[in-house]
Amino acid sequence: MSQSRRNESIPEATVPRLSQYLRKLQQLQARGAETVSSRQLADAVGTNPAQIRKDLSYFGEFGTRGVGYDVNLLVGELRKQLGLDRSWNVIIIGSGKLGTALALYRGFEKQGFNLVGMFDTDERVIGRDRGAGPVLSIDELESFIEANDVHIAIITTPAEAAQPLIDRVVAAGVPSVLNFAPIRASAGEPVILRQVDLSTELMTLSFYLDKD
Amino acid sequence: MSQSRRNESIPEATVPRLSQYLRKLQQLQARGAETVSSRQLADAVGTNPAQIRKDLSYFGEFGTRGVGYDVNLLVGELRKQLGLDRSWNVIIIGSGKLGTALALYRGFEKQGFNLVGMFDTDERVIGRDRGAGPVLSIDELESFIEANDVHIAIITTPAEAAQPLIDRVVAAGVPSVLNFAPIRASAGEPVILRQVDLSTELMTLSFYLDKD
DNA sequence: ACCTGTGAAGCATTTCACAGCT
DNA sequence: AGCTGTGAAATGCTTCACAGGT
Repeated sequence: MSQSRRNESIPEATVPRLSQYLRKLQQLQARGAETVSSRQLADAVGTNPAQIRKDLSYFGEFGTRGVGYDVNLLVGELRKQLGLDRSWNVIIIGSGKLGTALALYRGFEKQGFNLVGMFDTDERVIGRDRGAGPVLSIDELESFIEANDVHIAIITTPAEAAQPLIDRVVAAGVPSVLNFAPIRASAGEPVILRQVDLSTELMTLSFYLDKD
Repeated sequence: MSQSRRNESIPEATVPRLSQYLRKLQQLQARGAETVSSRQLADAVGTNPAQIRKDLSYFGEFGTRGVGYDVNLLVGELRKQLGLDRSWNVIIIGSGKLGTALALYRGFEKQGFNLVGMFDTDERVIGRDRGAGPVLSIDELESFIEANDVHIAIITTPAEAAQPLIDRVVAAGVPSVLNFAPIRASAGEPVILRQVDLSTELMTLSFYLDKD
């Protein structure tokens, strides 16, 4: 839906799995493991070995037959493929509890996501530190984006505010958006948009609960 | 992966879409719309009409040829199919910023998700109100679950704490878990498990950003 | 004229199964 | 003997296209 060029052929379903492989591999790396087989990794992330070999094969041949994969090498390769061998500038729009929770979760700074700014409309929080330096007024959104090469905007506002703000960040040139507001957001074609939706998750659980 | 019986045949991909149809339909309902065609609904949620008709057809025939769907009727039908014609008891484990954000988001109470308790290990927050009445000690987890018929446990703890707590709620009989901790959690077969993962979302964005 | 419901076609993803390397 | 890489088969999902009803 949102790829291009060289990776025309990588299944969309593969991409999120790569990040899970990476997480597990980094754990193995921290424990000093040097080698891992597709079976071991599959058991650890809950899939099957063929899935892993197929996913990796879209990018090249990284394993050694009879042995498995070199953990360090594969970590490096996955980081490169996932675009983690550089840094990305992230802003959070909405400095409520959720925005603050995400800002304080410093786990992703390690992977190269650089939280450069946080925005809100509420006069009372502007200027305060919610985990990303002083919260800025939404009035400064466009000028800040212009000046700071923002790659990712995370939306954590109430539902009503979300779509107009997405339109604004997109118009200002931000190429990707992660939306936590409970709406089905939309954005023009070249923009990469992902949505995280609590009520959809809960309803999906209740659908299956109801069937037992 | 986690269905049974009657619904053996409903694609997993259909279920989250039903919740999006429902949200749009409830908006239409609020605006007084009486009828909607698959094309209108498809445009509104960003899919195509055949998808909607196919999704609905798994549950029955709710439309009128030449006319479309009765909005009220379809809202009722979707709520029933999604298990929203009853209420579900939810607990949140972890009363940090994220847990509190979810507790304060009262949007889902309207849909029948009933937040009955919130748990933490930190002595300093136990007893305080974080949006769901007094925060309880994690020591009371099993007895609370026993006494309160808990259907859904939402995990918002740090990574290290998550898997053992999931094991505990599952052992105590909670049939479904929504995990926000950044781990690939696992749970035995009859349990319904869904995961929301910020770092996977960010990495998926950066994968596609990198290709432009 | 318009719109649903649905077989069948088309497309995407997963899994199998085995040749080939260490 | 063990494990990767990959065509091919199997499965799952989406879209087409049209018969049938209003």
